[in-house]
Amino acid sequence: MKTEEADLKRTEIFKVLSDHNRLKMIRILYQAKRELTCGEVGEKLNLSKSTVSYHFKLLRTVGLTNTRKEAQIKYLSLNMATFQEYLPGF
Amino acid sequence: MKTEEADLKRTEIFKVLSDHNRLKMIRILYQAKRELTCGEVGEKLNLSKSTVSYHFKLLRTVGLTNTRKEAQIKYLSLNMATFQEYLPGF
DNA sequence: TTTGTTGTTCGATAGTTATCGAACTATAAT
DNA sequence: ATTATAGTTCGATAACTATCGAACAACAAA
Repeated sequence: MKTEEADLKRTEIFKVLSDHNRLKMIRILYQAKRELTCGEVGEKLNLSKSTVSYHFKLLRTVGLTNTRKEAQIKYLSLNMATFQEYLPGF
Repeated sequence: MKTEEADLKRTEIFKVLSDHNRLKMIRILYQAKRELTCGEVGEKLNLSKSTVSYHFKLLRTVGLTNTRKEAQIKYLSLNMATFQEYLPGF
């Protein structure tokens, strides 16, 4: 990947991480050490479910999280590969 | 530093790096391997000097750059310590 | 089939950010 | 003293973002 292309991706990732609530989500997922549902995360953050959904969509879009769907429930986890590639040591 | 406190600082740094022109500035300073003036950087980015000044103020505020003033000229360089602390491997 | 649960999408809105040119400060040069 | 250079600050503005509730979709349970 060329530098400029990689920088665009980096910019996107930084933008996604530049929101305090999204960084909290990352932290919550990291500390949970297991998959969590959107609802579980939303509760801890005191945000409406639509807002939580909005944030998780952004996280998913840049590849920071994985989603696994089981019935109507979505289980979230961190995508460590992206962290290691763009944010080693984070 | 407590986790939450560090996260606030991280959020600030990510916000500052989440702008494409600011990331370019970082890249330009890194590749120059020497101090540059605001004017030199501004030329390469095709931005007005007020806009460049605005961006550099943000970079300086979060500690990503150093400034050295000589007469009316300001010389800019990266603050590697901040990069190593918050963005190791970047 | 109706009801409840989990999450998404939409429209509105308040707040934030990037950008510019104009006016300004500080310093150097003529 | 006037002029030129380097950068900052201010006011305006267009674009973007986070947030919410309402309406919706998918599935499970009763």
